[in-house]
Amino acid sequence: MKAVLDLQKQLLPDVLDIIKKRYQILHHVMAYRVVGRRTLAASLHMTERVLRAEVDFLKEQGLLEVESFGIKMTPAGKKLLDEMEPMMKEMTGLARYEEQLRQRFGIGQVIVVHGDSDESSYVKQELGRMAALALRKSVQKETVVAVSGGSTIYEVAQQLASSTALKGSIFVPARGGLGESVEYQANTVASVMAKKTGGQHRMLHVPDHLGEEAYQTLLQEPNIQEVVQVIRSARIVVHGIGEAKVMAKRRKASPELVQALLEEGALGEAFGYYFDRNGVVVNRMPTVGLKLEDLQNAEKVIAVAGGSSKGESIASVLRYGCESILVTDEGAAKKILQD
Amino acid sequence: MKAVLDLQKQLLPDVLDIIKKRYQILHHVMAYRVVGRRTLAASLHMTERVLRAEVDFLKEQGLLEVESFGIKMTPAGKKLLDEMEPMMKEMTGLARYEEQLRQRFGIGQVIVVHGDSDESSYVKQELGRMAALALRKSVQKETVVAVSGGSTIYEVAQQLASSTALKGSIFVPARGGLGESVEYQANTVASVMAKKTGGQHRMLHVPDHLGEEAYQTLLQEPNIQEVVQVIRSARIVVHGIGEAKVMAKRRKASPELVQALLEEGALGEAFGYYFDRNGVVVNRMPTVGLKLEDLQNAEKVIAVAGGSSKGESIASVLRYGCESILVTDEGAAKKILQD
DNA sequence: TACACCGGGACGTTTTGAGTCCATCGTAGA
DNA sequence: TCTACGATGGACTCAAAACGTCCCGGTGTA
Repeated sequence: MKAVLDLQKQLLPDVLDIIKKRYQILHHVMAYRVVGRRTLAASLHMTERVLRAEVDFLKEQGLLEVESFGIKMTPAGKKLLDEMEPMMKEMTGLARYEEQLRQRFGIGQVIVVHGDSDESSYVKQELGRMAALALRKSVQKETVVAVSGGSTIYEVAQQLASSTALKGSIFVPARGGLGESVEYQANTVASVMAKKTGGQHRMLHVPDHLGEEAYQTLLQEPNIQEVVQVIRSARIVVHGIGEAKVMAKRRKASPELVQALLEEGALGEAFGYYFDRNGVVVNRMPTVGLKLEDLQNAEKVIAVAGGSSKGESIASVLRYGCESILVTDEGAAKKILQD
Repeated sequence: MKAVLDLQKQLLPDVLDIIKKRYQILHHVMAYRVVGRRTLAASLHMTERVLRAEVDFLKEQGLLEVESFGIKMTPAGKKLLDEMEPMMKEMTGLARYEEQLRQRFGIGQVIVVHGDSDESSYVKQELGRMAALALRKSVQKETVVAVSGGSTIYEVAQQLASSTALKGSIFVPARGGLGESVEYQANTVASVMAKKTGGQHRMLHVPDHLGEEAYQTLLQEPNIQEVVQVIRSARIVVHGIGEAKVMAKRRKASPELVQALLEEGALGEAFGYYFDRNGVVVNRMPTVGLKLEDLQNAEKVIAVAGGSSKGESIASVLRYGCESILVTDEGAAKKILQD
């Protein structure tokens, strides 16, 4: 059943919304037994007119009966309602996760896709696809988009396609070298995005593991400074979320640093900042680029991360509370919400 | 899967059409590999504009790619197409039956519902529901509707609901007493329909098994004549189809008559007329009301009958060739088409 | 008997959908 | 290298559907 619904959602995305709406109408009528049009409209938060159109339709379908004293169910309607229940559970399952996440962390929009990135690579693709869609909808003409690195965001880049609005965008890495492998570096991701969309991109070349002195010298470079300025003016930020321990090790942090991170309770990581379970920043990678306070000025901050193993990490970053849009998967959503 | 689709069809009837259309677009693009908008529109019998809207949508969904040299598939689109195939077979199965029946017998509209009336009484309800819908759509203000008897048409009456157009209608039995049980008599059906819709009805009281003399006397009765005149002016005729042998026996025909019918090759029966396998009328019940030639003047003739056991009978009546709309079920459709 | 609430009809406004035409761009072929 | 063709994408117009809103006649109930 899930397969059918997923396929349909691709070819007719609002099928779910319409069916849900009509199901709710039937459900309410069932609860009231007999109810007037206006009462029903108020209780469903609809205007009278649209409810009326829906009721007329359901009457045509023989599911509702409309008499002079009100609206009530037909036997066929009752039967349909019974048969729909398992399907609706299935259909609204993800919607419920989305709503709960939205409420708990105060995020503007949450998108949850089926499955678990830990278990199937297809889910990560889907994650990328939905994030790419969200990005496309967020972007306006000539927007600066700052992106982090990581395999998930790389997948977002892969799923991007050109669109009129995106063509004028400028893609930049959110922060300088964070010790990722080349393929998943923020620089690479930004350039792939620019290529896929027909937009522009700027690179930020900051080698890893630089001595303090060389580092300060580099910062004085005019073209570095210029790029950093562009980055910090980003109106849209797209970033992944990593597990603090995994990220620290991958970046070849010293054992002392890893130890320190763990003692500080670091759980999640996003563009070089480490967060603890309360969403407090406990550490950060020594590099240049987007600063945490710049997020306040950004129009939209889009987090993309999935997989049940990342649940706690995602939650820690969400608690910091700067996200506008979260794209995640069922596995992570379950994990996040069960604590 | 079938269950999900059936439920959806009740809450969103044109979901099938839209999905089919979009699937076809993908399919064509796949076949062409790369194709221009106009070429594609012509090949799909669409106007350029609507195709364009669809292509834009499919592009947004990441299923098609639009470049300056034409339209082509994305990997995601190919994948979707593969996964859709079994679903489309399922979805278009009934549609194919409908089309084949339409072609073979030259009927204006054919509706085939899932299942087999012989096996499940639910299918007969569904048959009634679809026929009621077709009737509602056919009727205009103050239409005379002539109906036959039988359990199927009785079900149609049960499924009717009031609508503005139907309120002005006049329901009449197509022909006088045909020896059905009271519940399923045409008179009863007409009165139920009138009650359900808020319309009017006229009765035609002609007792069964009347002697020739009494019969002729009855015909002279002014009010009988008046009702007959109304009947013969019917603009819409709704009738069932029976198996000749079964009907003859149910009506307590003499063994000689049954024998004669069989020898004449009677297969199907509709409102008192018996048809052989070539659609030729071989016999008729001795009563008054609608005559066969009146069907020519009727605007719409709606036949409702299902069940694989009735397949041959239905085919024999269809061959006579007076139907505008046929409502049947999967079981009967298969049987009819396999000969 | 009076009142409150019901469905249905009507009307003006707004939004969406569809038909048509044209500008621009890229590619292929001469 | 230039030209011509066919591609997309944008713009404009008109029609139709959707919607918000108000009112009317009827009906059940207090």
